Amino acid sequence: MSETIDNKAVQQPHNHKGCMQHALQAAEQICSQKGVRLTAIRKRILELICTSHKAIGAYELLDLFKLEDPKAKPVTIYRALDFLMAAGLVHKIESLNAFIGCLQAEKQHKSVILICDNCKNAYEVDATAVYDSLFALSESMQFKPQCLTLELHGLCASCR
Amino acid sequence: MSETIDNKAVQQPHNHKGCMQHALQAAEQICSQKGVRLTAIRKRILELICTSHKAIGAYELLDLFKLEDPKAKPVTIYRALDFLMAAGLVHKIESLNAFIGCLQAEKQHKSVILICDNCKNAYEVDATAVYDSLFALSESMQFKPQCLTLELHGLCASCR
DNA sequence: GTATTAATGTAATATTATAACATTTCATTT
DNA sequence: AAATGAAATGTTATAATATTACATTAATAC
Ligand SMILES: [Zn+2]
Ligand SMILES: [Zn+2]
Ligand SMILES: [Zn+2]
Ligand SMILES: [Zn+2]
Repeated sequence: MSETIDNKAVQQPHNHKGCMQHALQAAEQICSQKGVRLTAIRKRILELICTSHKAIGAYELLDLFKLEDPKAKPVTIYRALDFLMAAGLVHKIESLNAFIGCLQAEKQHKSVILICDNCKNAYEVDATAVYDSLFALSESMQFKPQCLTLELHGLCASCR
Repeated sequence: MSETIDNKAVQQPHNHKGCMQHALQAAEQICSQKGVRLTAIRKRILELICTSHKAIGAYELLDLFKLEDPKAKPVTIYRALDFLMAAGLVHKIESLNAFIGCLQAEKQHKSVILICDNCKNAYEVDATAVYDSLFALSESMQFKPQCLTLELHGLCASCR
């Protein structure tokens, strides 16, 4: 398995092939560990998502996928997305109705998604401190936290 | 203007009329301050949203609004929602595609929305510490933050 | 009162997502 | 290897969410 990818490094211009390879290798390993099947369709959808760090919509994915399988339907994409999300390989950005590949699916991670509204890149970065603060708050409210949506829009270092 | 509403108190069983009144009074005041018009439609949509602390979808609102104006169309609702959100009177919960009334629109506030997946109530609670942590993180990434989506699903004190 | 701007009416359509059921593929057991 | 059962995919249809475009009406400014 390739090395862990560094949050900060990946946001600079970088050799993106490494990101793709890392994501796909992690996917194979995770699916095999979990005893679930990374089928050809699922793998291809993951590849398409990981082509860039820009969030991509389900119907954009469908258009791309159709180039290879012209009779593909929306449900094909959504099923693959559901699988990939359940496996932690892909995250949905709720505020965009779009999807990104996870660059650290092999690790437990507590992250925020930083979304640049200019260049449209979306990166997950570690936000352990934020989670700690949030869980302390939950505790004080006697709220039992289960699923967090944490998306910060703004301008990235390159675009600000 | 009525008193400020306390985050914690409102999550207990409470006299909800106070919430409604507070929201509507704040709305009048805020709109008048901003020099924008809280028209009958907009006010009514706000009332419908503030009927409970459960997030409500645009088409649910449309169904309710149609009881009074049977020829109302989706765009009527979305326009009112856009106005109310711009005025800070209503927030969209991205992870639900649904809307809640803001109980503290008159104040600057940095809040997280706690959403109970059982009873469906959604409350904004102050999360200044969370924001501080997040902004420190942004800073360290040279990311210029602009708009945060912060929604925590789980089980509220009553439902856990 | 007329001009200008803001709000609403009306129709159509775009975008995102799921349901229902048939068929095929894969893995397991025999 | 054939039979079985479960998972994945194919296929059709539709549900749910949201926006565009343009006409009309209402409010405000002059
Ligand atoms: Zn990359
Ligand atoms: Zn950028
Ligand atoms: Zn209340
Ligand atoms: Zn609850």
